[in-house]
Amino acid sequence: MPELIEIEAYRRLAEAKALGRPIAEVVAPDAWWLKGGLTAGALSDALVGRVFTAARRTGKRLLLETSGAGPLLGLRFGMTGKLLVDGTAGVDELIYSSNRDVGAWDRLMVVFDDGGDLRVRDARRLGGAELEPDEARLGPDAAGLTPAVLARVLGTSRAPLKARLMDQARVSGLGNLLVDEILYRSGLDPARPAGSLDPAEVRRLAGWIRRTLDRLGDLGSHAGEVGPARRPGGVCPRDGTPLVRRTIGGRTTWSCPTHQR
DNA sequence: ATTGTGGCCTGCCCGC
DNA sequence: TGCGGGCAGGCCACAA
Repeated sequence: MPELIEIEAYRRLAEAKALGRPIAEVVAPDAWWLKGGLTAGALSDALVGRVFTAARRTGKRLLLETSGAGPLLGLRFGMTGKLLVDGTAGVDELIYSSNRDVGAWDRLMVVFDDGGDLRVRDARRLGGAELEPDEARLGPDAAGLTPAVLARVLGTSRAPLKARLMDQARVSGLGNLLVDEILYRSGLDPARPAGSLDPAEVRRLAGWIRRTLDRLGDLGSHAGEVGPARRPGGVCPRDGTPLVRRTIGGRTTWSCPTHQR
């Protein structure tokens, strides 16, 4: 599923291939996919004749700026959404998502004057598009999170550490698989109260967030150490302990009871 | 405010 | 071979 890492790949794709191309037409056949009262007609009126001028990202949201004082276009990809420009996908494979080439799953298509297009293909319709998204609703991006900022994110919260890290209003970009991987590497129990970490543990966690994002940046969220072991009968690749499966923060959570404390 | 829960979307996989 | 049920997780509405 797309997390920060995949959305960053989408951002780079959009930046490399979708900027500066005059928009001729917008096709948005699924009204449900348009958020915040947006309609296909309004979206078309807002974009046609303009060009995308910049591709930014906060957490899992992709932001496309438009020319001529045009609106900001915000795209969310849910867990099965893919970005394609001129038919080229931003990532090769998406775990939990079909990689079939089904045009009916295209929820948004921005057609350029030159005949190419930018489109979002989202089988499960969990993503969406909106104009002028509220940028203050998302916490600081997980990429570049310093120990000091992480300490503020965790605060004195008694919520499970994992739930706090997945709370997009506190820190944005981390999803279920990525958090399991980060906590596995950090040797921290996902069920620990978020505020119970001592300063050394906060520094350690911040370091593993950075290193995990760097390391998986070219491989994808699913390419972690613990990823392949997230299944019944899976054992810890590090010490061989059977992994424990729990629901934490409303999400299926796999962790090692031996080295995650 | 904080924390937890349930529902939504629908393709896919497993077992019968 | 077809079918039904469970599962996946990001996000939101809602409750205590």
